[in-house]
Amino acid sequence: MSTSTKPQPEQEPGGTTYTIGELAREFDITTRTIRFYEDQGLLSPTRVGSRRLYRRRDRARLKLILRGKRLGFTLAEMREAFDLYDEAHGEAQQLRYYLSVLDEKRQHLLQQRDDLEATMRELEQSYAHCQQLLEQQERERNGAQRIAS
Amino acid sequence: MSTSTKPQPEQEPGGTTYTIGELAREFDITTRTIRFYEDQGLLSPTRVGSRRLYRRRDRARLKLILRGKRLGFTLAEMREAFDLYDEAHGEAQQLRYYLSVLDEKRQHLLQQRDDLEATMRELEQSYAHCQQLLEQQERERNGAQRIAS
DNA sequence: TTTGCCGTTTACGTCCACGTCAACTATTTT
DNA sequence: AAAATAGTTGACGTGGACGTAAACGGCAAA
Repeated sequence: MSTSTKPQPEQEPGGTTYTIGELAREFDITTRTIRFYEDQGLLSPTRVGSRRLYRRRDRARLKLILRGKRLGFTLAEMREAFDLYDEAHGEAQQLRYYLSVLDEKRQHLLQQRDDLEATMRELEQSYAHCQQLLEQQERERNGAQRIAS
Repeated sequence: MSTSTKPQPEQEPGGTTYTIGELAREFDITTRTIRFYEDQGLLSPTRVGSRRLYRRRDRARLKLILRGKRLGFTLAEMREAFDLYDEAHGEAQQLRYYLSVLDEKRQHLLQQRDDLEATMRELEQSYAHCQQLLEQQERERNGAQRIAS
């Protein structure tokens, strides 16, 4: 039967593309995770037959998603942000709203930066204190050794 | 019956203390949340009868917990960190392990700082671009007005 | 005394972010 | 032809971080 489906021949009409497995390996996540992100409306790869095909844009979004996760954003939050970004290329109303949302995010990030710096300071303190204790112990051991000899 | 339970009279034997409700209000969380943290081994307030009594130390820990949460640490992680901190006042073995853990955390925070700065930069870019679009629209509106008049 | 108000434990429910099969298809390798 | 490899869609399970009653105790003001 002369099936008209020609899955392979098209040699990437424009730019680099990726399979789901490639992306999974590159970012050290499972394919399940990537499909889940699509389910939640965060990714929308094109299809070649039934297979998903990811372009540079999709890969960039995935990067953003993972970074967002490391910063504690929820998938829903990021979905909103992406949707806004995509639809904010016109009416002033939309643009103004988008600006306000960006400002919120900025506040969030500023708070987080403070948290991060405070935590970093305390961590360094603990570190230094811990080292002091160790050095003191070493000195005590040395002292004991000198006495014993 | 002369019950020997004297819940109130002891006027705070040392330093400030807090009830669970006070802390909940102060940090804008529910009492359920605070009890949950205790369940997970993150807090261990003393008791007056059956009531929980929180001291400055407990309050400080709660602050740490909430900050940790904002930075994406899990409760289990923080529990471990606290346990380590509490028990790392002796053997060199423990101290060395503690140092290594602190180093891990530091790596985490550094990664997060990079993520944060990158996100902040992109956010500012979006912000600026968005403002440009708005200003351009204003100019267009003004132009149209001048023509119409 | 009764009515709030704050506190307690126990237990089940929920939302999020996936993990884990299962059953199937399509291609490539042996 | 058989096996290995990569992909697909369900559907159910899970762990973390609480929410949400339910049922009770203790105390202070009305």
